[in-house]
Amino acid sequence: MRDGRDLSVIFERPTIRDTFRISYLANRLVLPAYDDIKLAYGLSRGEYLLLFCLSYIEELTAQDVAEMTGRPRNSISRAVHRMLDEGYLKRSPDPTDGRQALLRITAKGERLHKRILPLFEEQEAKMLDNLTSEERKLLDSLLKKLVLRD
Amino acid sequence: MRDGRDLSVIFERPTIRDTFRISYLANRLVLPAYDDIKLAYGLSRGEYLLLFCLSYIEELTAQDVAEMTGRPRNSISRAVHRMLDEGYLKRSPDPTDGRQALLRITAKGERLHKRILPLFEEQEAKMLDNLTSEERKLLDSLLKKLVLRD
DNA sequence: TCAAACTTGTTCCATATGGAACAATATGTC
DNA sequence: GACATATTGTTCCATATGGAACAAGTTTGA
Repeated sequence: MRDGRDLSVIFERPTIRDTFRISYLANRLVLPAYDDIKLAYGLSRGEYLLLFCLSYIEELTAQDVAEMTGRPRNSISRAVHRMLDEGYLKRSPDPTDGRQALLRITAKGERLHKRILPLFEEQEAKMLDNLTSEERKLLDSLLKKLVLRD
Repeated sequence: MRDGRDLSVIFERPTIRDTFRISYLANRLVLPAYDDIKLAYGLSRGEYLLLFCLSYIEELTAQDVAEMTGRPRNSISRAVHRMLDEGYLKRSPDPTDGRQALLRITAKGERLHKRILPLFEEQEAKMLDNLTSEERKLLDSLLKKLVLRD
């Protein structure tokens, strides 16, 4: 920053403050964590998101993951192939619908996820570290309302 | 979504919920707005961010904008050139530091920004529309704490 | 005062990205 | 049952993206 000027006034803009702040948080805090895991484990964002989703929900289609994460289907498709090749996921045809396939995480995938998760946990802790536990609960419930809105 | 399964349970994951939710909001709500303005006005994300920052703070360097928005310097540099060519910005050398240049928005840039802003305002209103005004104030103050944390 | 270290803005480049079109399958409608 | 419509996963491709190296200028500190 030049001189002593305080650039953070941008966060006080009268309109679309929240949009800007959310975007900033994603750019400044969340996305760099993906860079770290790419460096350390070679996983792209989509690839990590697959692990993330399938480590919590046993069985999903590629389309499910696309919806859950807000990413385009072709990015997920690419990621699925990569993860299948690496043995982090397995895939079986859906007997009830020939178009789609059911994805599951493998034991190897679980292990990878267990190694990566702490990195994000640390990152999130850092992000939240100037909120009280009361404020964290509030933030959590407000964000939940936002993501569930549709 | 397949059958009647509720994919939104992913938002209830025990850890890094907030990281995931913020990321989701950016992917699902904020970034698509950039697609709209690219379609309608031909501006990329970086280009719009320049308008956004300079419509609120009169004079900034490219580096300032990079810091304010969390985007890399080369993206901003590209955007500056484009916006100069189009006449949305003007640039003057900083007399006190030969490395940097001072950016300002032109009247043409202002007009463009005035046309684009409502699009984001509408988007933000939609995002927040299931929060009470009390909740919006809370969210606003919590996000502010997060973005100011460093 | 001068070299080392740093900062700004830029270019280059390899890779990520996501829209569009597509084939295969499923659903809906008549 | 058959034709139109929709959905899933995929490939293709043009563009966006951001790291790294760089030149020009500035600061530091011995």
